[in-house]
Amino acid sequence: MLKGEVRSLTGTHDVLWPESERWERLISGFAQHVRSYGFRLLITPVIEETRLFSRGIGEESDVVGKEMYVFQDRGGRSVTLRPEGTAPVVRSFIQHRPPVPWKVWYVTPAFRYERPQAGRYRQHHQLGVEVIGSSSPAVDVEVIECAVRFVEGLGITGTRLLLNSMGCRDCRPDYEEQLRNYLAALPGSAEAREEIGGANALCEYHAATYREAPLRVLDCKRESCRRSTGDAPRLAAGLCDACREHASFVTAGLDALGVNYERDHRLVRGFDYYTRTTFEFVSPALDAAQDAIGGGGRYDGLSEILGGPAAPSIGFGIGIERLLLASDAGKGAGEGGGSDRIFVADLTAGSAQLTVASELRRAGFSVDCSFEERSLKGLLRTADGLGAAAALIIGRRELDDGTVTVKPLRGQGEQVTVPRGEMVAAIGRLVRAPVGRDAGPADS
RNA sequence: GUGGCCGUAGCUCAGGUGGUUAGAGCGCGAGGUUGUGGCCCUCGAGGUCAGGGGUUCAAGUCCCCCCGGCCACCCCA
Repeated sequence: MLKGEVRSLTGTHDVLWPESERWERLISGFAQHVRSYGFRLLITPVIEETRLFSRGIGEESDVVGKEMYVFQDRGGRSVTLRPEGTAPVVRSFIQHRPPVPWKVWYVTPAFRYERPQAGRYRQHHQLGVEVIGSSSPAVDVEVIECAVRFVEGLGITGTRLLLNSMGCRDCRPDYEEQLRNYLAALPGSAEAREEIGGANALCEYHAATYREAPLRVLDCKRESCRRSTGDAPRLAAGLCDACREHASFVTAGLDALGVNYERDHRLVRGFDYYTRTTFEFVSPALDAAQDAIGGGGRYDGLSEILGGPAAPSIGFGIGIERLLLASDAGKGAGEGGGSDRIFVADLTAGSAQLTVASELRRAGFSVDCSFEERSLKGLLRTADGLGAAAALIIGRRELDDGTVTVKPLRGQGEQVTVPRGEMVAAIGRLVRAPVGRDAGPADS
């Protein structure tokens, strides 16, 4: 590295080809997939007022408490780079009041100030969908199925769907109180832990925080907390009738669609806004520490928390980096080269190549020019390295005769020199028929 | 934020206990063909050994700091 060389910040990365080609395929595949579920693309700013997240995600959450990229802009406002995708969508909904149910999808970077490691970055990227303005459990089923089918389609094996219900504003406080009391009464927790210690103690962190966030204890991976909550009252048992009905509609719906899931009574997601249905995808392909490739859930109260109208909603987000880490999707990227790629070898590095390239591009080919004056040998080497299907040679002779020489680089075929006017046809005979402008993916 | 491991050409890496001009493979460029790729051969460019400070006659090699990467904790995507 050169002295004083500028480089990307810790935990942020450039994605170069061929890796970027995997991203391209993943994102366009997602766009196509969610389109079949009726979602429309929503683009929102990556930067928002800090209170959008502090209020929405919850002041006590780890994300808000210690992981947000918060700073003051020149006008003295506190602004934050989005740590997740949902809150901005709800903000947008409140601001524009589109008709409900509002079904949107997004692809966005997300920022969290953490110590990076594989599958965990300060800037990562998420694909997601949200359905704003419906409390129907049928929406839950549709959203979950949408996520499941997408992940399945990538051929990732062994991925599990974990499912739980977090209750609602009516029943969850009661349950939390129950759990808090249970934890307080444990021989090893809080007050008593010094005298007794060991056996049933909560881990140090949760012993200190369980009063504020009792649910998080369920999610703790430490043996001590695991043991201590083994017989604790379960969320499912504390649900009110409405939540219970909602949950059973969801599971019945998933059953009917043949979607496999596992109930996980410990699944408690990191944002405070979740209600009722929550779910997460975990993959064994990612090593234990960061095994979640995506997740989501219902957030029926978020709109109101943010000062908007009642708008019960649900959505999910999937981490692109983790998805790519867990899958072989697109692994072969970059191997094939371009079957419609043409390299224009202009021995004079002149402007003739530009007019030729322009014509070929209009005919649908993918074209590279040779900008430096080099030997034909060197140019052909470059053409070969790019995986070009053919090279178009323009030297002194061609320039004088008004011709071009077409040299196939792959497969059979003879090199021919033809008048400029027959260039496209000549290439068309040697190389795969070009995809014309109007023959691309339909946009209907 | 805490702890552990690591950092040599664009990439992957060699460089026992400190000792002269720091190496290889791949990639890149030129040549072997007067205008013809892939395979092969030859030659070449490219490194203040991440950066800074210290110990020493002498540091890629030892010590400290710093930056970055990986791993664990925490938490999540």
